[in-house]
Amino acid sequence: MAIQVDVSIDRSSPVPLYHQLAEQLSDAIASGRLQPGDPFENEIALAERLSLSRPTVRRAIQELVNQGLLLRRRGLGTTIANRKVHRRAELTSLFDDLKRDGGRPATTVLKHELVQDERVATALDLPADAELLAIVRLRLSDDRPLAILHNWLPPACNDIAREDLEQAGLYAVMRDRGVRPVVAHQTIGARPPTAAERRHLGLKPSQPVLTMTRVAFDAMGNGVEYGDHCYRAQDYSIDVMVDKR
Amino acid sequence: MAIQVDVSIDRSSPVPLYHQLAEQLSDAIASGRLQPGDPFENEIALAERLSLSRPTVRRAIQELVNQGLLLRRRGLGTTIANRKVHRRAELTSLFDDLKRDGGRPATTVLKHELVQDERVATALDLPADAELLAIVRLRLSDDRPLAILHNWLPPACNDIAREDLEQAGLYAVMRDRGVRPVVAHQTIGARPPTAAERRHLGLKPSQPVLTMTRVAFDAMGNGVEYGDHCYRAQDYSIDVMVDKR
DNA sequence: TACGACAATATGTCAGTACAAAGTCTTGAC
DNA sequence: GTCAAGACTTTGTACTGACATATTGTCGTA
Repeated sequence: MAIQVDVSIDRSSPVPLYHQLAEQLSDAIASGRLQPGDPFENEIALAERLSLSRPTVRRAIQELVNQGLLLRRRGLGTTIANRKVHRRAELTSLFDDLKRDGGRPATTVLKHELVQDERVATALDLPADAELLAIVRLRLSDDRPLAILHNWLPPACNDIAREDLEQAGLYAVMRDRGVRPVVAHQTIGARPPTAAERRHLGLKPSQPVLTMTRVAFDAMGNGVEYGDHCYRAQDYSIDVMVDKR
Repeated sequence: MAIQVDVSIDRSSPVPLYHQLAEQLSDAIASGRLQPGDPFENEIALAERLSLSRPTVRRAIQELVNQGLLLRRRGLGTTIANRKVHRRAELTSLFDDLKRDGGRPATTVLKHELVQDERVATALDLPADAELLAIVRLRLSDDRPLAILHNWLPPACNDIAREDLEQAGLYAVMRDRGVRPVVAHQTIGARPPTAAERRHLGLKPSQPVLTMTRVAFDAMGNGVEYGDHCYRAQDYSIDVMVDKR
């Protein structure tokens, strides 16, 4: 039997009806009120029950299908997807990750200056002589060094202060200024540490570093960050979710 | 002035109209007939010109927006997005990657047997006593060893032959059997090589391996592959594209 | 000249309807 | 009893129409 979810639609709210519906259904799944494999009330019935048109309900459901929360099969109905395939919106910073996992992240700014760098500017789609803010940070977790983070930021972020970066992750600082990265290309590799890296991270020559270079863009396609990071491989790994939807 | 793209719609075709339109527009962008920054014919005009309804055109455009090809702003119009933010559908195998880059990939199957493994079965959401096909392959590129690939496959793939795996990538073999992974969780790290890895990959103890473990699922949420790979870090890196859309 | 009001333009949201297609289940003929 | 045809359910595609809202540009007035 199909499960009826409690949904309340506020037609006077400025948030679109389909989005209200999608949010509440999404919550119902996240909270476990709807379990993977459960059959879902069909579009027509749901539309009827909530006094919404079918296209509106469809759009809400489609949003959840795109997120991997629901599975629709024609003639069969809609079911809750396996939790393992739920897509989570990625693009967090190391700082956020550590805090989420209960670590105590801290940052030391090693360098903070304006430079010109043709390679970086090209990657970010900026003029070659653009003034970039180059910063190098040492990231610690529970007082132990974990990573060295090189970053270059476009002119719009040139006035980010040293102190800001000691308090929060780069992405949080950028977000506060209205800069919102939405896509990033990352290249991940590994190599033996350089002498400087060995010193900062407390590594022996045989202990490798995990490296990641990243170019991030906002919704308009403007480059917003170039990063060149290296991590103590024995303490850190990178999770990514890849999908074809 | 808005650019008019040549589009031909075949109403007798079984492929949906919105998809025909999306494909042709996508081609126009990929081929460079539409350049980043170019203004795009507005929905109403496009619908009029092609004798399609506005919702149909909207749906096609939405598809491209989701892929990051187009950028819509209310009151302003639609423009072609910066090429850097175009999303490419990932989920390829190492074999495919090497071939695309012009390398000559080859495979030696080191192990090929049925096993039970609770850890893997759990990750794939299968019963703990499921019979899994465990394979270990040595992947070479231009006759040089590049990676050691451990994989476990669910019962549906138990009959994949040793010979199949010598000829093509695992994903290609699975695709031929109708198994289509659509999402994967990957964890990427690095460590010094084990003795066996040093031997197979021709590494010195100071030369690290890049490691990746992957759990892949099909559209229905069934686990289809568990992988535990390690690569010569000096010859290989992993590219991923991450986004928030 | 400066500034506000308004028009023009484009996308965003929502309703209602019709028919197509895929998958399941029942029914009926043999 | 078996199996195939057809009914039924549910999602997929497509159209029409209407109004809302964000942005830019223009016109007219103070």
